[in-house]
Amino acid sequence: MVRGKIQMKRIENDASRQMSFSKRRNGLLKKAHELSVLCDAEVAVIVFSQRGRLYEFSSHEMPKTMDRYYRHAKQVQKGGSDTASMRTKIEFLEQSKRKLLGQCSLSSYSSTDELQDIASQLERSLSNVRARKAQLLSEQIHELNAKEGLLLEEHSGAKSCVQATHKQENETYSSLSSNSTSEQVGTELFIGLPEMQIV
Amino acid sequence: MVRGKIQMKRIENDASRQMSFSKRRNGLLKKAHELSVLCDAEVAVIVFSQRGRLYEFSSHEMPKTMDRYYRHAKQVQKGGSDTASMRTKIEFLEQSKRKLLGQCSLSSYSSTDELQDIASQLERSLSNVRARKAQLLSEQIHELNAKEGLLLEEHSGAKSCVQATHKQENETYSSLSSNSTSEQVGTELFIGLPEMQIV
DNA sequence: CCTTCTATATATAACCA
DNA sequence: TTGGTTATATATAGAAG
Repeated sequence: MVRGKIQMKRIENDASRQMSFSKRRNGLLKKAHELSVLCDAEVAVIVFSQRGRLYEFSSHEMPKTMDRYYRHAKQVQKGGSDTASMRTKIEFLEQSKRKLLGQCSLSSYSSTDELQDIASQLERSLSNVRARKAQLLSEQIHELNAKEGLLLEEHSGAKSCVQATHKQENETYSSLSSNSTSEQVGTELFIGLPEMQIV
Repeated sequence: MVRGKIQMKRIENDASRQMSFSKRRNGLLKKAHELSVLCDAEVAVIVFSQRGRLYEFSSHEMPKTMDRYYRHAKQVQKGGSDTASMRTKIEFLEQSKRKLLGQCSLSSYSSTDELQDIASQLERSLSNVRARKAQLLSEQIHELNAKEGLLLEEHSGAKSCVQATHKQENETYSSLSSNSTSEQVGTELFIGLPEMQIV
C-alpha cells in the first residue's frame, strides 16, 4: 500500500530500492512498448541497474535507432560516407581492436616487434586507465571531504569555512584535468586503504 | 474519460494518435527520470515521432550510455551492410578504442567500476599479447631447429627426424589456442634466454 | 531473484477551452 | 498545437510468500 507521495530522491533502503527498480523497470519497458505500438513511434530504452545489468527495449533495432539519434543530434563528422570507405574503416578498426585484445590469429601479426609494440601500448593504456580511475576516486574523495566539512560545520557553527572548502574542491578538480600528477595523487590517497587499492 | 481497456494496436485516428503520443511520450520520459533518480540507475530513452521529431531523456549522458550499451551487447559484431548500421559500428569501435587506450575524457567513464572493468580487460589482453609473442618466438625457434635439422641431415643423411619436428610444432600451436596454458608455455620456453625475455 | 495481494498514487482517453 | 478536467485504467509501495 502506498502511504503517500513518494519523494523524488534515491531510495536509501537497499531492498526497497531493488524492488522498486524491478517493478518500475518493467513498467517503463511496457510503457515504451505501448507508445511505439499505439502511436507508431520509434522508441528505444536502455536501463543499467546499479550492479551493471542491462535491460532494454527497442521498437525497431537498437543500433538503427541509436544511429538515427546520432545523425539527428549532431551532423555526423567528416570522412567518406559511401559504403566502400566505411567498410574499409570498419575493417581497419576491427582488426585494430582484435590486435589490442590479443584475439587475432597468430598469423595476423607481422612480427614479434609488432607484438612488442602492442604490448607496450597496452601497458601505457593500462597506466592511463588506472590514472583515470585514480582521478575519479580522488574526485569522489574530495566530494566526500567537502560534504564532511559541511556536516562538521553545522555543529561548530562556523560559517566562513564553507566557501573555503568549496573553493579548494573546485581547484582540485581543475588540476586533475591534466594527467601529469593524477597517478601520484591517486596512489597517495590510498595508502593505508587496502580495500581501495588500485589494481 | 477512459471507456475501456485500450487495444494494443496502432491508433488509427490521426488526432487521437497525436494526442496520445504527446501524453504518453511525456509520461514515458517522466517515468524514465523517476526510475533513474529513485533507483539510482542509468537510463536513456529515445523517441522519434512519426514526423521524425526527436524526444529524449538520459540520466547520464546519452553518448556515454550508448557506449556502455555497446560494450555490453556485443551484438554489433555482426550486422547489416547499410550505411546506418555501418556508421553505428564505426562509432562504437572508435569509442571502444578510445576507452581501451585511455584516451577518453574522464566524463566518458560512468564509474570507477567501469574503469576497473577496462583495466582488467587490458590486463587480460596484455597477457594474451605476451602469450602470442611467446608463441611466435617458439615457432621461429622450431623453424630454426627444423632448418638446423635439415642442415645436419644433409651431412648425416638421416631424413626421418624432419617430419617429427614439424608434427610437434603443429601440436604446440593448437594447444596454445586456448588461453589457459599459453602464458606458462611461453615463459617456460625462454628460460635461460634473457635476451628474448617476454615483456 | 520472482509473484501475488491490496490500498493508494499516477497516468491518461475523451472532452473542453 | 497546448493546456486543464474528470472518470477510469494502470502502476506500484509495502508486505508476504
